[in-house]
Amino acid sequence: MTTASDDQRLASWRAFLLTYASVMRELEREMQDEQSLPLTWYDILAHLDSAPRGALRMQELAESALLSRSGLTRLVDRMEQAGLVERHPCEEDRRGTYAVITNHGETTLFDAMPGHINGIEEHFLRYLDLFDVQALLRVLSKVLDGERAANEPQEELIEG
Amino acid sequence: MTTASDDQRLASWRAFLLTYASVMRELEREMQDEQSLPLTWYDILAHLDSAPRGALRMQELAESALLSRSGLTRLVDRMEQAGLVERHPCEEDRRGTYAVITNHGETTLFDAMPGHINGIEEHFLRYLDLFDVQALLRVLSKVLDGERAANEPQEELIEG
DNA sequence: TCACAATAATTGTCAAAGCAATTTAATGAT
DNA sequence: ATCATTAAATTGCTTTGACAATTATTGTGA
Repeated sequence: MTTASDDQRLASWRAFLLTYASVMRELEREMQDEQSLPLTWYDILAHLDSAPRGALRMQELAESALLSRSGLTRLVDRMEQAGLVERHPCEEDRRGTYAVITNHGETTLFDAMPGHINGIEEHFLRYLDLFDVQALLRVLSKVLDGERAANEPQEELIEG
Repeated sequence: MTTASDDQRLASWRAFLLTYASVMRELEREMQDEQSLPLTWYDILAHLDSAPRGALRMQELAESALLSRSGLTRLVDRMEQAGLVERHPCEEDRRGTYAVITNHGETTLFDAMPGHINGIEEHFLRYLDLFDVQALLRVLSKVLDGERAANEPQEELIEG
């Protein structure tokens, strides 16, 4: 009956949820108030911008932005209308489409970046020193790696 | 130009978001598949169940479930239709309404609880040892306390 | 090579949640 | 006492995103 440490374990999950909700609420509120880029849009632009040639397949982009394919289709529709991204047919597989960041998209991203980073700093990082950050990275990486392994049931042995 | 450690700091935020999305997606999927109970419903039931008399004002419930008031109104509509909660007019303030958990709501909660806790174990806690858990608690508490202090600009001196 | 499965993306339809406006009740000011 | 302000909850409307079905293309087995 390790009830005390079990409680601690569940408490850490609860703290995780609370932290997420609390910080996200603030970030979203600020975004709303400052009429800046929706967080999802920022995320898409950031992903595209750091990809080679500023382009990613819809598939890949959906995965990295943690969105369903249909969700991404709609999101890219809106962002395309706003002139932030373009669709580009994929030469080597005519079913495929690239989402590509436009100049306007890059400008928008760079304009939004300081405020965005500032918000994260203000509501999250500001409370953490280097030691905390490293502890957090270490712990969360364990979870992420574990989950990734669990969700990719690949054999890995059949490789070149 | 402490670029390296700045990168680490932002990476820890990114890891935080990724972990949340990844774990929550799994928990929601499982809860839906195994209990056919959305996670938000579970959350509402859990909050009500641990409140005195199984009842909370809509206001309070919205805050603890981190939902907008209108969002909660609709959610409680649905849960009321499913027989999991009831609305109860508030005697001392006739504008107010209590959301109250029903017997069926309690049964549903207790049925879902083991699976839910198991899911948290399976997708999150399982990767962490006691040291990790304590580190996580320590770090997240800093953020939570900091944000709480920032959002409660109370004087605290005018008491008693 | 020709049917047939698998894949990339999109579309139809629906559910969930937010903001702004509304209703009803309580509180405060004059 | 009356009227304006504030508060609790709801409703109208809209946005967002998910799932399932669809379309177009690619790969595969007989």
